[in-house]
Amino acid sequence: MSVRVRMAPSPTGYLHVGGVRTFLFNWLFARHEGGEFRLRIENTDTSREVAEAVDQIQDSLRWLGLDWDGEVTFQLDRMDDCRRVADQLLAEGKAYEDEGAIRFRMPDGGTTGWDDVVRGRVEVPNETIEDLVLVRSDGRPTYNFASPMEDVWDGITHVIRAEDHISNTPKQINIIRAIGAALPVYAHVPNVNGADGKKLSKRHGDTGVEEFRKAGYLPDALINFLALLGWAPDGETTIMSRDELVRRFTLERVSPSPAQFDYAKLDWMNGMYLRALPPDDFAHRLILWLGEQGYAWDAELVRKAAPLVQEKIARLGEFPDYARFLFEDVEASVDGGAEVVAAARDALEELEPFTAQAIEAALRGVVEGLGLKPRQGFQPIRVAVTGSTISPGLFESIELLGRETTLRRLSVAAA
RNA sequence: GCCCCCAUCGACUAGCGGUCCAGGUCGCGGCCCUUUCAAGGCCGUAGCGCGGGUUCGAAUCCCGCUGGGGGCACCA
Repeated sequence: MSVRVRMAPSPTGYLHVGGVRTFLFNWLFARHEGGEFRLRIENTDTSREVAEAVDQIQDSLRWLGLDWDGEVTFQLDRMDDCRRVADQLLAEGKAYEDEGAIRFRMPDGGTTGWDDVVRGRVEVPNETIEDLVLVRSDGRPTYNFASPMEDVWDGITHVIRAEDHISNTPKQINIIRAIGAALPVYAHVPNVNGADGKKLSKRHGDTGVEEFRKAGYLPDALINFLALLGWAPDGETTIMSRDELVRRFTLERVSPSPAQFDYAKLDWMNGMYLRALPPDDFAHRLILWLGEQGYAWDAELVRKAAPLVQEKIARLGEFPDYARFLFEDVEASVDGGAEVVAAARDALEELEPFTAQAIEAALRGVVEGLGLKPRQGFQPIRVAVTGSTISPGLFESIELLGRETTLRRLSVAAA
């Protein structure tokens, strides 16, 4: 039998990385099994719906490369079907009216249980489950009714969701049983926590997918990092391509315990991905990213500057601080060493050709001539030319900057 | 309060009774390289929450405790 899973975001806000990790596990499972992966928007709470959220969610998923099969479906479209089922349950005495709403009659004694793929057997005493509202007094079905109904109608074989749904599961199981349908397999994956050990949410700052895109993370790196939150193929492998992830993913190896989101490790991993990019590809992504972020910097110059920073940055968002001096005027800043700066200016004035190699030879001559150590000699020049104590390679930077601008900055600093 | 889930280095994890005086990765510290910052190389730091069992043998199985988390809406 073929596998079919779904991701079911509610359009109440933007997609955040905790949710993405859960969707990723669904996606990896579906692709690994050669099954289907559906996108269903759970919008039964019209009052909390945010207008652009549906588009935003799809944009984020596309950016991440989590492609879904078939058309996007909306829970609200099944309102009438839900009502029909509710009426039937009413007629059968399995539900009852309560102040205009329809409530489901939960079993009295015993327990409701299931074999969770990541947690093993889970049992809940039925007396602790209250009769839940299936249909609100205004006629709209509730999430805990519509969701399992849609799972049944769509032929969902595996419900893979985060652990905060564990307490909903026995309710949904009883509803599915009441209509005589087959139960899906359940897998409750662990939550993703913030640094405070609490479930990741808006309160933890920039956890929306769009924020990661803005910061300059690569989708593949984010996916690789997220896959390792609660899952590992073995104890050794950390960097894995999408294909490898798909090939090796199994639900059985998903851990039941929550994982903490660690930006330091993400940054390291993103740096690995950035450095592994072919230089042209790296430059291309940099140009696209700068465009998205509203920088009007010359693409050709960015292309030339890209190799100078490729192994220095962990996020594309670090590029502007490294390379701003190539595109904008810098604050005239002096870090002592007026003498070496002046000598550097003189040495570069007539230098031919004006290439990194020649520049390096010339400046090394200047520094040695003054009896300075490389570190002492080059730093004032760096500060004069780039406006910062941290920069890409000095000689390549000067070549890119060009003679005219370089001489002007050196003159200002030497004055 | 009630129900449920979880528990290996600071973090992510490997480990499914002996091959573990616990391995990998990030972080952190040191050294090397070096024009800054990175990158890279080498070395190091640090952990099985506690108490009972079971067993010849327990990080691994069972029970309790403690600690953490999630859920208890006409929200999803």
